[in-house]
Amino acid sequence: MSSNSAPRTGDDVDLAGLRSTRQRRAVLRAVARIDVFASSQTIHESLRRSGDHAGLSTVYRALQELSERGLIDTIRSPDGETLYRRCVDSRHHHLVCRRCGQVVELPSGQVDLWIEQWRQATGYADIQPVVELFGTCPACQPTEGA
Amino acid sequence: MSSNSAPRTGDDVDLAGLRSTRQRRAVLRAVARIDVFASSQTIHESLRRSGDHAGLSTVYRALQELSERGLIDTIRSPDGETLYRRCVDSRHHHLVCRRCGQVVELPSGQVDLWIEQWRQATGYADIQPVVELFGTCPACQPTEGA
DNA sequence: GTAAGTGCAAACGGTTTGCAGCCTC
DNA sequence: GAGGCTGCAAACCGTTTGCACTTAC
Repeated sequence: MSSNSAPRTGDDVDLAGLRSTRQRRAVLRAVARIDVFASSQTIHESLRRSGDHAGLSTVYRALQELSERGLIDTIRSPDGETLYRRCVDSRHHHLVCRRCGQVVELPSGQVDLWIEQWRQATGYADIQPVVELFGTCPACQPTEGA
Repeated sequence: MSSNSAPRTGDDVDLAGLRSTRQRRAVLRAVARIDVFASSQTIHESLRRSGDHAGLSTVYRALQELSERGLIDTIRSPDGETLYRRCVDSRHHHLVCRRCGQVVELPSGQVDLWIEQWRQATGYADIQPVVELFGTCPACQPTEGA
């Protein structure tokens, strides 16, 4: 990893065991370009617009594989869609604007600490940090006057 | 407890404007009976088993309406299903066993405090507490020896 | 050369909806 | 009696899968 890994611009990334195909590279590039959380379909569409067409199922598969390998981030929107975004930092949580998808990263230390407390208090194992907050970012808020 | 409201055993509850139909009463009763988070389909099945049959879409509609009115609680499971449970206390969060659905209520004060901090720090409005933790409860954990 | 990856189309599973008949208020 | 409510079946929508073909290694 420390030898030939270029920065993650989306093209010459180490795919963690996956074959480097045109489609996967394109997906990674698209995700790198969009910097809000986007659905598989949105990403698929973005690919088509940039001329890098890939089949919808391929996009679904690629996004899943890439997120499994930690190359991209995943969350679930309140209405059940899976959203993806370029991975900024491994373990962290998000505050996502429900309208534009804009993201604020929450300091992970605090969340983890907090989950750890509950793990100890309750005996629950393998607690998944489903701590994703959806709100309306300042830019998307209706003006007070209206 | 105050005037004429009986305990929420599921039968003579004020439906907050909704007509009191056999089906809605049955749904409420089922939810009162099950005390873990259950899916609409599970609740529909539970109704059938108790002899209170109601159409699946009616159950979906009833659960939605009841949760909108705050009579029952809702969360989303990690795989996108909507889960319902009798409402214990208005604003609170949960730690749910991914296997048996068993729930630990998280002290809401702490979560709210925490969300409030982020609201102030980020300017995001209307932050929804999607703080639902899914883990494996002690009873469902594989024994260490195995 | 061969196993992994792709793309289409069809299946899937949870949920929603249109509509004719029913029942609560 | 009128409008809300119900139930069926069909539509929906995001996602997954089977399978023949292609491609990276």
